[in-house]
Amino acid sequence: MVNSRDVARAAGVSQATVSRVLTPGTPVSAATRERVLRAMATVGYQPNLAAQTMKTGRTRTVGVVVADLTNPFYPQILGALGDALDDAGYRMTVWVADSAKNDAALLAIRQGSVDGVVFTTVTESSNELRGALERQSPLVLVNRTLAGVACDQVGSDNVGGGALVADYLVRHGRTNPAFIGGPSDATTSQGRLRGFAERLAELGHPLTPDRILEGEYAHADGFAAMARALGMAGVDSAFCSNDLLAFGAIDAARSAGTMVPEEIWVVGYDDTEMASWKSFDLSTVRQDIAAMASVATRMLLARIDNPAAKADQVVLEPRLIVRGSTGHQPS
Amino acid sequence: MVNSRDVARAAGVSQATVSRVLTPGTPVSAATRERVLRAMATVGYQPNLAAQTMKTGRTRTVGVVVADLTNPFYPQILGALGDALDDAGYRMTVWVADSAKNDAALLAIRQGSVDGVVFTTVTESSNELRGALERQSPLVLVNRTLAGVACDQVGSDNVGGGALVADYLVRHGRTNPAFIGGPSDATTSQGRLRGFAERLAELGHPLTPDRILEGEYAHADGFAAMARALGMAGVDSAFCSNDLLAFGAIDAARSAGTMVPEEIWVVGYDDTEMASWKSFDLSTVRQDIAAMASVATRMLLARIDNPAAKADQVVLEPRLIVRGSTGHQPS
DNA sequence: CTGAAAGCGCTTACAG
DNA sequence: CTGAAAGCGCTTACAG
Repeated sequence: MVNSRDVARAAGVSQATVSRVLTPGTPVSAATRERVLRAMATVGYQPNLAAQTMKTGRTRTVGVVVADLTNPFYPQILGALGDALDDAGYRMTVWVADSAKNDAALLAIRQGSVDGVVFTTVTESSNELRGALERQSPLVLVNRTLAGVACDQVGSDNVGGGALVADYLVRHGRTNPAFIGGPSDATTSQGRLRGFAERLAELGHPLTPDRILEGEYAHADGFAAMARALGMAGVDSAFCSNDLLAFGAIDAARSAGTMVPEEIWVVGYDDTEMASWKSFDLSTVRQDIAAMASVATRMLLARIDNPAAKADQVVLEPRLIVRGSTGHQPS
Repeated sequence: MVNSRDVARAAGVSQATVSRVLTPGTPVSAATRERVLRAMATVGYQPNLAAQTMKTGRTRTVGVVVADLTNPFYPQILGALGDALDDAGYRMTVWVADSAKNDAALLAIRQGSVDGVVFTTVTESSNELRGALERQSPLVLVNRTLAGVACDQVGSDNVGGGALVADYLVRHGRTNPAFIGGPSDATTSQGRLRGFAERLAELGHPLTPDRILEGEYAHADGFAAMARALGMAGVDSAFCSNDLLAFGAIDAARSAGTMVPEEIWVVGYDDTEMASWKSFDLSTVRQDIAAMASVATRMLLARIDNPAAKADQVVLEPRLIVRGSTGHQPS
């Protein structure tokens, strides 16, 4: 591998001068710069990142932990984060989570292999997380957030989003909905359920416990839950706490010969790209995934520059998108 | 940040001894090891990766370039690669490709920020790729492969897969298929088309050029292509060169009120998880994604250890999976 | 088995 | 503006 000393020799300057040419804000004469750049090109020089990292303490790499990539929400947020980080000149190290990966990412900060981490999938405040925050490790929580934890976070108003759906269903006479939720430890699913149930109660149509169907955030769970819901008397609609569950729910209705939306309405959450596919044509609560990613990236890079700053929390407003799974009825 | 010198001080040994405790195969007395490990734990030591990288020349990080994450094939292969790399103790840096990212990954090898790269999405032999191969940069091509390029590759027999579909359709009297393909520069789509067309010709039902419909690898393109195919007289089936196109094609048929499979059969390629969802119930050619990922990982790690070894090429055999989109007719 | 020392390839005060 | 030198935190011959 060719190093800065080789370039220096080729250009007839000191190794330090080669380094200066690459460091903005250091003084180099135009003639020298020219000579060095030419030498770099002819010998095919690329600065060694590990060496730069040792001196500067910065890797210009950020870690991202995503859950299950079969949920289309995660590929989308991953793509958006990748774009935002790329624009900022950062690389992205990805952990595809089976639970244990959050800690692997935290460890990577301590090893200095990433400058900070974006978590999309935190379910609770672990000891490791608390320790990392005490150490002022740069990290930000996206999507799943943790109330009362002093940490940069960007989420959406899940409670408000759930309430939106309750309002909408009741306004259209769908007063007997089921809730099809994800894991009860997912803060997203919790919030959506709470907003939904509270608003239903306010509107005089409380959600009875038997109509709360929780499982994992997977297609099969949405399918199974809907199959059960269809067996309950009078259920006229289903609010699913993410799109993936809703796809499963629609599939279950279709398998059972139950018409969507004529016999049952289905509403999802996320507005992933697939929601607008004709096969699903899913009414859903939109989260602005690109905005989440760019806000998170901005937060994290700011925190890397200033680890002691006060934690910032951003809540994005969700919006109901009406499609065929609720008969295109205006919101 | 606490370093090995701090640990040495706490344990009353030299810094070199601390390092030896972490390096398998170096001699340390049990007592010393014990003392050092305890000191590490109390001071909370984690070895600095950049420093290790400088000495060893290894980052224990591998780059992966994926295309468009809205194609469910890529999240799946990314997840499988992540698992395989994790098992091998490697981190994974991801580039989500818009074309330019292949070169970014190649550059990362030269900068020493990754030990090697997995490309899932190469379309042709670029100058950069050729240069990287001359430099013996460790890289492996997965999924899209390049005939005649001396480079580790793992693909599937796309020509054979296309032929499988031709055999199957003709055997069931579907002798007038359309081909709905991805970008003509994708080696996957090329191979599948070639195998399909050649076998159709052999069977006496040549594929006329007007029934070859190519676009990008996106849902919307599958949709548009199927819409056109439905306007052609006598088309009784569609072979889509990946599942995503097939989902779009099924959606288009559904929108047009054309029954799948009664009026038109649809076959995809990949066997992504979604293919088995009830909404699609898609007959498709299975690629063993997990096998591709683990073979690719094994190849890449071997190449990192021995950059001068002869290039290896693995071709996995595809298999037709029959589902409802072809009426569950046995293959 | 253990320590002292060199060196990986950079960045950045410190002189001049 | 430029060079000589120190040092980031490790690994690994080289002695003992």
